[in-house]
Amino acid sequence: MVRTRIAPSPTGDPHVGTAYVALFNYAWAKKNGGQFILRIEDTDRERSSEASEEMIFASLRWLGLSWDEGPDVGGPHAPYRQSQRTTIYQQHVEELIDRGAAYPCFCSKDRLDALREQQRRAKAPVMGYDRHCRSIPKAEAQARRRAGEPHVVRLAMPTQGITKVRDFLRGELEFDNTLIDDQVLLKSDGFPTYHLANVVDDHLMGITHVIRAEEWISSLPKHAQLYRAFGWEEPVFCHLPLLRNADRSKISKRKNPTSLNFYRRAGFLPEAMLNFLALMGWTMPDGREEFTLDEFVEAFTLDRIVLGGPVFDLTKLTWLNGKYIRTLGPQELLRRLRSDLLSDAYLLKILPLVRERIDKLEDFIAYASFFFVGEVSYGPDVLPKLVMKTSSPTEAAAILEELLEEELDPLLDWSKENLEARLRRFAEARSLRAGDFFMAVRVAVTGKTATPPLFETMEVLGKETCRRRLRHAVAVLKGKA
RNA sequence: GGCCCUGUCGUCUAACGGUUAGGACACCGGUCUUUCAAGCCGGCAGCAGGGGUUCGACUCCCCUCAGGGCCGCCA
Repeated sequence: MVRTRIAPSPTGDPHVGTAYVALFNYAWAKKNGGQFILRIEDTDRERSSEASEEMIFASLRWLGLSWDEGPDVGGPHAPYRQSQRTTIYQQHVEELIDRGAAYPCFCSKDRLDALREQQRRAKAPVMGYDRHCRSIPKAEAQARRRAGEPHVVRLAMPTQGITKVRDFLRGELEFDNTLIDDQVLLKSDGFPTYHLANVVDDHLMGITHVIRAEEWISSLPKHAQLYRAFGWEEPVFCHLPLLRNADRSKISKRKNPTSLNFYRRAGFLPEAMLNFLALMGWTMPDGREEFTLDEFVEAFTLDRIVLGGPVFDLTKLTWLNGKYIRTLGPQELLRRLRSDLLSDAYLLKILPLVRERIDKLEDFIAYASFFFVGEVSYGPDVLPKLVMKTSSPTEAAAILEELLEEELDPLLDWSKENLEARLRRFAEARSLRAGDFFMAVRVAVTGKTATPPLFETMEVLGKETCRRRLRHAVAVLKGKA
C-alpha cells in the first residue's frame, strides 16, 4: 500500500511550492491506489497560525488535490496536527534517551549564539553544535532535568563513519558523520523540531514514500539516523527539484508571486495551474503538454522526474491558462467568473463603498474598475502623488517596498483595523506625513487619487491585489516598468 | 568557508551509445481577418569546458567550471 503526504507548515500565505510537492505526492498515491495524507506541521509556536492553516486547506481544495486523511477529515492516525501530538514525540524522545541515541542539552541560547559567531569568524569548516553536553553523565543529566533545568534534547549522531541513504532519483547518497552536528529534536518548550516530528509521524502514519523538496537533502542523514535509532524501516525518499526564480535562486516572494491566493485571484484556473506544475520537472512519455489531473495520475511515474531546478515561468503558465480558458464554454466561463472575481460576495463588499459615490448604475463600472483589473497604471496626473512631496521616486520606491516587506507581507488577517494600525505604525516610525503617505499608498493600490476610504478599500481589494500593485508601483518608481 | 545536489536552445523539456539533437513557451516573419486576439504555417536558438572508455558519445567515468540548497530551540 502506497501512502504519501504533504506536510506544510502554516506560517504564511499558501505557497506554490506546497502545491507543487502536494501534486506529486497526490499523483503517486493515486496512481498506486494508495492514500494521500495532509499533515499540518505547526510545531513552530511563534509563526504558526490558524489563518494560515485555513488558507492551506482552501488552496489545496481549490486545486482539487483532495486528501484521504487530515486534520479536518480525520483518519486512523489522528490527530494530524503536530501541535496536538506533543506527548507522542516526548515519549519517543525518552525512548531515544534510554537507548543512548539522544541526550539532554542545557546550553543557553547565548552560548550557542556565541559559538556560532566564533565559528563564523574563525571560518571553521565544520559549523554546528560542539557537543558540549553530550559528555554529561546520564544520571547527572536526568537529575538536572528532573530539577526543572531548561534544556533541549539532541540527537547523538555517530561521531565517525558515513551515513548512506538512498534517494529514489539520485541513488545512494553518502554523508560524512563527523560533519553533521547533533540536531535538536525537542525544543525547550517541549515541542519537537521538524526532524523529530517528521520522522515519528511518517513512521506512525505508515508513510511509504517521502516525496519532498530538495532542500531537505542536507538533513537526510539525520533523518536516516533517527529511523535507525528507533529501529524503524525507512520509507522511500524522493527529493523533488526546487522551483526557481528567473535568476535560478529558490523561488521567493520578492521575485515571484508565490502565494496560491495570487493565482486564484488573478484568474488562473486550478486545472491550468496543476498542468503547469506537472510540467515542472516532469513530462508525459508521449510528450503531451496539455493534460488533466486524472491523465497525469494515470501516466505518472517517479522516474520521469527531471532533476534540474525548473524556473517558474509565469509567461508559459499564462499561455497554458489561456488555452484552458478557450476550451470553456460561455456558461462555464461565467461560472468561473462568478465563483471569485464577480461573485456576489465580492460585489457585496464593493457596493457599500461605491454607493455614495455614483449617481447612475452605469457609473459603477468606471468608478469601481480598479476593484476588478489586475495591475493599475499610473498616469501623469497621479504619478506625483505616488512619489510624495518629500521624497524622490527612488526614496518613494524604497518606502513602499519596506512597507510591503515589514508590515504587509507578514499580515495574514487582512482587516481594515489591522491595515490601519500597520500603516500608521509604519508612518510614525518613519516620521512620514500621514496625508502624503496614505495618498501614495492609495494611488499605488488603486491608480486613482479619489477612492473610497483607504483601509476599507484595501481590505476589499485583498492582500494579493494590494501586494501586486504595490510591487508594480515600486517597479514603476524605479523606472523598471 | 564546509558538505551535498544539479548542468541540452533565453525558459520548460525529449533523447534510455549510432538522430540533420525533437517538441513547447517567448521572440521574429507569414497567413486568415473590418480591428485585436485566437488559429494555422515558417524562422531564430542548445548538448558548460577538458580529458578518458568505446568502432561510435548529449548519453558511461574522471577533472574543471558554473548554478543551486543546507549549515537555527524555522520548516
